[in-house]
Amino acid sequence: MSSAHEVAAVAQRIFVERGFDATSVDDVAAAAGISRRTFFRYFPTKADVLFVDSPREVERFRAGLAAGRTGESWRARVVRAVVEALEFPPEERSWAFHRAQVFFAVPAVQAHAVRVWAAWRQLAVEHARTVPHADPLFPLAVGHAVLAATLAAHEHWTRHPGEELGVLLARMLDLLLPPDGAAG
Amino acid sequence: MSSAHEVAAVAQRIFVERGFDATSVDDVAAAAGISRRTFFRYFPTKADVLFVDSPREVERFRAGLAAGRTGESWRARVVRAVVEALEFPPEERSWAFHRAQVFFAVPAVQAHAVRVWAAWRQLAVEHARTVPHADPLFPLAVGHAVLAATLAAHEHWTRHPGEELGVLLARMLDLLLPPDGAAG
DNA sequence: TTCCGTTGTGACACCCGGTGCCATAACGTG
DNA sequence: CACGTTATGGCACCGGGTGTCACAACGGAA
Repeated sequence: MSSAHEVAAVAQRIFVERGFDATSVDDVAAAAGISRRTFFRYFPTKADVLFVDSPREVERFRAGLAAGRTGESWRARVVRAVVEALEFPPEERSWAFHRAQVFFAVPAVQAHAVRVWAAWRQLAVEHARTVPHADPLFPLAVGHAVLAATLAAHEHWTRHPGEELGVLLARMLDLLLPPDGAAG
Repeated sequence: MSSAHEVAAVAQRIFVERGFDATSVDDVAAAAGISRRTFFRYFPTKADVLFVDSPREVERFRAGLAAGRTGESWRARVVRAVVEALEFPPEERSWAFHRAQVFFAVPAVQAHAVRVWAAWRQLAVEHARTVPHADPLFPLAVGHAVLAATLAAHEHWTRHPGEELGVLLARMLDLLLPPDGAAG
């Protein structure tokens, strides 16, 4: 009764009930039946509880970028990779949604998300380097566009839970990814 | 000898010398000749020292957006407002550059910047709402594009100090701001 | 001058997130 | 059973941040 995921599940429930800031690590540890010290062995910081699945998502994003389809434009590939990486099975959707809610309700968590998602940016930058473009700033712009679109889509999602996250991600990326620029 | 700007100047010097994390608030307070408690009356958090001028920059951004020129496209207006807001007189350039360096060297500071720049995003979103566009996600996308471009330009700037921040901002915004979409 | 209210400052205690260190319990292996 | 490894817990500590109180500095009014 003490895998990282189980502790995270307990923690997230309390966060939603009582609020992130109003919940101390001791509270979570007590509720999960572990000691405070053990909590910090599972998660480097309190906010990291909300990002248990982050490594898996990053890996899916990386795999999605690598899995090219013939005739697929770089934009289409990035969009597909992001959407696939953030697709959740139905039973995880409410978890993902609660996580997004806490994101935008608690500035500290939102700030932490940026750190966690730096890996996304890096992968996107490396991918964009393979695309010929007139402006040398292009790869960095793609990296930040991926991050911004992910954040923006989640932000909109928290305010319109009925809409599909995947659709929102695709539309945001379509708005934010730089245009092609063989000559710029 | 204890205005907020004077304390900030002392703090920034120590941060650059010794590093942000390796410098405690007590160190800064002692160096500035004030007590720890007084420091926290000047600045809500340690990281806020780096953002003394933030309110002024936000105000300049707001004013820049409001000051429309006849025949100016919304994109041109946003670009001009951002560039003007982040233009520094020569004697402040090195301060701005050091601040940018600390940004990207210290995750905690980078995280804090996101919080501070939420005001920018909000202003940009409101401005974008006045622009007709087929996709209702457009205003939010503009807001995040402004933020992403600012971050990206600063990131590139820290690695290429010789280039002009204003030029980098304009180019990044050109890459990241969504295209027009009267029909989308 | 004295009295008084306001404001800025400092000192102290406290909470909480995070870490290093050490003791010990749990476990598989010989 | 004895052993080494690993997971866990307890403890002390650091640093950021806050609430509370005491006191000094200052200016105005009598």
